[in-house]
Amino acid sequence: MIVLPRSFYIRKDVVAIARELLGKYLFTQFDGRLTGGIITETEAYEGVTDKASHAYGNRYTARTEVMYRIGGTAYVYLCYGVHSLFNIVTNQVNVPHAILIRAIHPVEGIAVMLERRGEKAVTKDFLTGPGKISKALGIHYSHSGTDLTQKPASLNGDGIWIENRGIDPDPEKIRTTRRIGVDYAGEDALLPYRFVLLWE
DNA sequence: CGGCCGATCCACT
DNA sequence: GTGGATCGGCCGA
Repeated sequence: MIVLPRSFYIRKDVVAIARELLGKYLFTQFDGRLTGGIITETEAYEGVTDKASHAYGNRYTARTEVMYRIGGTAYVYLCYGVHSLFNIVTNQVNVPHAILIRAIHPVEGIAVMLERRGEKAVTKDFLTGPGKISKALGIHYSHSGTDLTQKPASLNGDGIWIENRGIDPDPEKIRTTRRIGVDYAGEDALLPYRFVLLWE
């Protein structure tokens, strides 16, 4: 039950961190409602040199400014005008690395997550997809910039954080592939920066 | 200021 | 398998 500290996020190898996030627990608490699950799919975005990254070529705008902050900050943006996509900033200040969380296995606050999604029951693909995760966890693009190293001090405090609860995935259960939906990135679309933890 | 487009999802065929 | 939804961000004029 250890909240991941700053030291976890400020390391330089964003691809290694993306892989290590598999099996960690992502939690949110909003309006006194705790929700969360086990991270099962991630993608690394390697900053200024990565054509698939919003920060490619040092692009610095009102939206991407958050990517240049200290590791352990949330970067959330609106995709296709509908979906808030949740990312974790890594590395030091001014190195805009980020990791997209693409799937989790539901654990905590399942009734709340079902309500937010407008679903009646949990199916196999309930939280597979970055847009679905944000909707279920109550994450909105206005949460971009949230400090992920601070767990709320009380039961009615708001926050987003990640815990290590001792799961150490079997390497045999991890698949590595190219990233989804980034064909516009040319040869960088082929990089092996997506990690999937086979669950069940 | 106008126009294009997206790190997606879901309904429908 | 496919196409529409939907709107903020980004870029060029």
